[in-house]
Amino acid sequence: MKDLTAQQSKVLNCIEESINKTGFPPTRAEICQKLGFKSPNAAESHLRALEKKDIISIAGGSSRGISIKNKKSSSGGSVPVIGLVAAGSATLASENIEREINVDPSLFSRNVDYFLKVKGLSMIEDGIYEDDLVAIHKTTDFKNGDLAVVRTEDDVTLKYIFKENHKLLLKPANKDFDPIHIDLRNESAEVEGIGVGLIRKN
Amino acid sequence: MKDLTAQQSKVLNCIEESINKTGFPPTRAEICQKLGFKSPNAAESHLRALEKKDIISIAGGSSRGISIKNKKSSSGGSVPVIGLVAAGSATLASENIEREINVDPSLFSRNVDYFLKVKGLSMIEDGIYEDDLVAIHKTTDFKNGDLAVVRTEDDVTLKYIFKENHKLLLKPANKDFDPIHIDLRNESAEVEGIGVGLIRKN
DNA sequence: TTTTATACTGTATAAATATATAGTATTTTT
DNA sequence: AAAAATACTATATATTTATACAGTATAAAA
Repeated sequence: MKDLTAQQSKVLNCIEESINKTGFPPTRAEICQKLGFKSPNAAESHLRALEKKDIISIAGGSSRGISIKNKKSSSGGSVPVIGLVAAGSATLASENIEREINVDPSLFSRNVDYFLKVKGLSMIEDGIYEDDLVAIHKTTDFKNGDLAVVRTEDDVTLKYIFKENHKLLLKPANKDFDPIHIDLRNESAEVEGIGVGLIRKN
Repeated sequence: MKDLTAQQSKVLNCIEESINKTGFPPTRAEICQKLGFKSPNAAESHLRALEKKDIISIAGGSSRGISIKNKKSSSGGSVPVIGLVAAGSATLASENIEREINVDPSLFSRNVDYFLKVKGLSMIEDGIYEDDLVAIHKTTDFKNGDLAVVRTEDDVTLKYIFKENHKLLLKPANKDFDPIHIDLRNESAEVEGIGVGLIRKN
């Protein structure tokens, strides 16, 4: 993006201030008054410059027709989205991060460390669909029945977890899928985190 | 707060939509055009009524000088959560706001104006559960099959919407629930927004 | 060096817009 | 039963506002 000149920044500021304070954008005359210009064309040409730089858009033939483009809401924490994770790789390794989304990590009951993008339909009967983002709180603790991210020897999977002595049961929510039984004496499996919420984009 | 009349709600909606879509409030003429009035005074008097009820404020002697009152300043993506809405009350009226959550409004495909807290099980077969927060983009536009927030004469409901001429079909995603058929010649119904995403807290 | 962008003043005007006034009719409140 | 609020149409107009045109001057880019 091209840089703005000092004056253009002032004008942009003036627009933002107006929207913030009054709820609507300023007129050319108001910009002039605020910035001490004596000709409406001073404001006009700055607006056209800002438009050319794609900072604002100007609706032709309508009063106060200024809107600020691609204003990013600078909110709190950004949380990574993790897609498919290959066995043996660290879940939160940078190459697994699809992107970051701007969500308050305390939005859910427990702090969210990352979102796991769901693959497959194994949890569909409990309203977890493909491409849903499941909010994961990193922990190795869990209660029976928790929705857990489990790293097995050859996979990372999201299932309901039940543990009894040396037996681990990973239970899907889809009758077409079989539960996974793991005998911890023969195989290893680690809980990476538990699901504390979900975000779906339509 | 006094309740708004159906027409006043429509006008308020129209203002919100304009700000949402264009970035600035509508003129009297634009309100008339959108709502089918033939006299600018129709819009004017509704605006004055809304002003009297302290819903909006009108800046005298300036174009598009409408601003919606007690609206949280767009500080870093805080989005209101709306619970049950009584018929006849404005959805985004402050008494309907359960709380605000800190989410980037642009997290979803379209801008999110509020989250609707789901009551009941009518959409459960499509993975929308009770107490889920459905992200709503305020608009009156929709396509057949959209998940829509619809204000009927005595209810506000979240269903799949289908329109054919004067017939409106509101279709749940639960075989225990019956679809709602509305004949727009006899009954009124307005689309308040469409669902663009979902947040679930476990 | 010529063009282009920046940064304005000053004047003018068509079009957009708010807003008042005069009506009519219905519903709601007092 | 009267007053007030709602819900408009219709017309008019002063004012606001965008926007074009004519200049002047300086700095940056081609």
